[in-house]
Amino acid sequence: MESCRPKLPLVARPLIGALEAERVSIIFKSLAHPTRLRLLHALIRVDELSVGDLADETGMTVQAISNQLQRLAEISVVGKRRDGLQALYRVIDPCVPVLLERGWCHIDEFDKGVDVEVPGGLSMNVG
Amino acid sequence: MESCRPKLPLVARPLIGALEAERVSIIFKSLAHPTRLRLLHALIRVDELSVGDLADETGMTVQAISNQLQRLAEISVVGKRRDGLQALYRVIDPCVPVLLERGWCHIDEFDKGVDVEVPGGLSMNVG
DNA sequence: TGACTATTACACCGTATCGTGTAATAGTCA
DNA sequence: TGACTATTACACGATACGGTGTAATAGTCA
Repeated sequence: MESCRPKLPLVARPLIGALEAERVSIIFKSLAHPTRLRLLHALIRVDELSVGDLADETGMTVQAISNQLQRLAEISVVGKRRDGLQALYRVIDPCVPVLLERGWCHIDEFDKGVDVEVPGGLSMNVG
Repeated sequence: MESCRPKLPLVARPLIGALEAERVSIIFKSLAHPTRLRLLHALIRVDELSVGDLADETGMTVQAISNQLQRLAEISVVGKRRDGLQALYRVIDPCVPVLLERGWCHIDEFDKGVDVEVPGGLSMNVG
């Protein structure tokens, strides 16, 4: 269940090939949209939710939710289970919470302030 | 410069708002394309490269590279520096290497076959 | 069984993205 | 200065994505 630990540091790996990059990009695509981020966070927070629940939480239509969940299920980011009338979804990809947490902290850092544009050289964040 | 450490666990945070999600999604978008992944990995590996170098390494046209670098620079993922004829780029966002490493391990896991989940009958990968 | 609810399938359209090609710009060196 | 190289600006066309609406499906309960 846990896992999602780096195997080799990036610098030790040969340049990522086109095919590998294609595959890695898939997991990032799943996180590259606000709606999906919100769905995933909601699912991570409470572990399991129905399409209707998610629609309520996010204020979107069930079709939109269902569409996105379907995309996420296709790539095995979320899993589905039926309980009576409802279809319950949950996050099954252990990397996703880790990535979301890291990605989120990115804007936390940014909000903490600072962000200096260096005139002559690199633009950079100074913490 | 380092940082990129989670501040609060995801479950402890209130559901991410639309605006926050929009902002978080930006960093993931930068990683959600094979070309950009390859550029970023190349830059992380050797620290600093020109547009031409990157074109050589990836086998793409300089225009395509330049376009992508521009996108990455707009959101401060990469920084730019001139050295004579060349424009040298490097990754300046400390979260990006972390995220790439984590995302990459995702397919490593998958390749290893593993990934068993869930008593309740969720969909699962079995290698 | 039949009314009802929750979810999904599917087509549609507006929009964003990506790579390319052409032209322009910035910088180097003789 | 002028030939040359590296990079960028910009517009174009193809493609993929996202949300909506309508219709269909799966399941529940009286």
